[in-house]
Amino acid sequence: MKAEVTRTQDQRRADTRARLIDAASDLFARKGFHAVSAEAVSAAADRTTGALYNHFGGKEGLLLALLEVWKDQAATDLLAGFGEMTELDDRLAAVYEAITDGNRGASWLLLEMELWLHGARDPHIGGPLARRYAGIRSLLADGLTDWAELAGVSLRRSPEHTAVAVLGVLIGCAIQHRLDPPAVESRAVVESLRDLLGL
Amino acid sequence: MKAEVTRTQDQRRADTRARLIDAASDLFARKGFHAVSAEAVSAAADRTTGALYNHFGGKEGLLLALLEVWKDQAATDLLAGFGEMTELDDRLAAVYEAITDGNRGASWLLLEMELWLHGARDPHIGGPLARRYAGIRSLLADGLTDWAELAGVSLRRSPEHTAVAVLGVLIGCAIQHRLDPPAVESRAVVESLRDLLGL
DNA sequence: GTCTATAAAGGGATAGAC
DNA sequence: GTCTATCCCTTTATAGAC
Repeated sequence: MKAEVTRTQDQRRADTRARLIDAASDLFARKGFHAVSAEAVSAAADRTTGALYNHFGGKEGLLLALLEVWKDQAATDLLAGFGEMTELDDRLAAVYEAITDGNRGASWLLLEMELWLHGARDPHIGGPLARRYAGIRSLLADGLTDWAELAGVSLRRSPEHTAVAVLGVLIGCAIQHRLDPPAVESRAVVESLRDLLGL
Repeated sequence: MKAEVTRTQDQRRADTRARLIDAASDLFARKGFHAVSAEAVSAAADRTTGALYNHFGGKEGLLLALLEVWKDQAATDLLAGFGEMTELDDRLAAVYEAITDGNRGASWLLLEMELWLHGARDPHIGGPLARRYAGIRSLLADGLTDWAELAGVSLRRSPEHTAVAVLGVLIGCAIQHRLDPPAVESRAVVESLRDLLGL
């Protein structure tokens, strides 16, 4: 009996936690951390501020928890498209479009930059965030190494340096794209990425 | 007499305006727009909120005015190093270091991203900001065209597309650099930029 | 564990004095 | 034109009920 009750309570708790983090992702991305009140997040999650404070101790704690979830999830999300295609151009285009296309990509980029801005100002956020970027680059470097071997191509620089540049182009072009979509053609971005790989 | 009095008043007014914008640049970059109160900006400028409201109508107006100043100034600032060097590597390195090095570069990047985030959410900011980026790219494209002609090199893509990619790498690498400096070596960035130019 | 109610603080904006 | 004083609203955080 006790085990069952406990499990149910745990589930409820986990559900509330997930709801709050989910609502926070959405609102922080759309309006920004400081522009969103703890109450607004709670309401969007169909809970109250009491629950938020019980779980995270405050808005700041919620942001930190959000980052931890984001850290594990989004890195693989971003690179999911990379493994699914066969042609290199398709792979590169898939990754770029994951950042720029539709609502999903748009809010991804917004939340990414929102977190970056907080990380750049506050080491508590910056530390985990830096590890997150290192993780993405590591996955990317591995993917590039595998690809280079299979394709019989040698990278122009170390996989790590190449990953920095590739990620840089992706982020930097997505940033420009968001303000002025026609100015940043997808094809041009893919061609630039090819340059970095030495093709 | 009247002319002199008017000029003095105009000077006072211009001085207050400049002080407020200056203080706002600094504080918005360091702490973020929403985290800074109108009173904090006024105090840092040795003025009061009354003056701020008289000049800009509010905090939002101050942000907009800041963007207009930023728009004209920072674009040329950024590319100033580009024209001063003779070697291409030095030129590229100078531009990258202008974004990453020291306090000046650090706060440049922070304010840039702060403005971008507002621009991505609010068309009132996004419009002018998009024009600002277009202006930077245009200057960059011209510089690259001139350079290619002088150096007897032909760019791999149109100057416009090349400028998008170059600016993308610069911003994208600077973003990574800020969180984790050792992970983004200046030399690797310069070499990546060379790739994009077709060298 | 979550909600309701509320205390305490801070911020944006304005009116009127100078 | 700028400052002082102040109003009103929003927000954070907590205390106690269920």
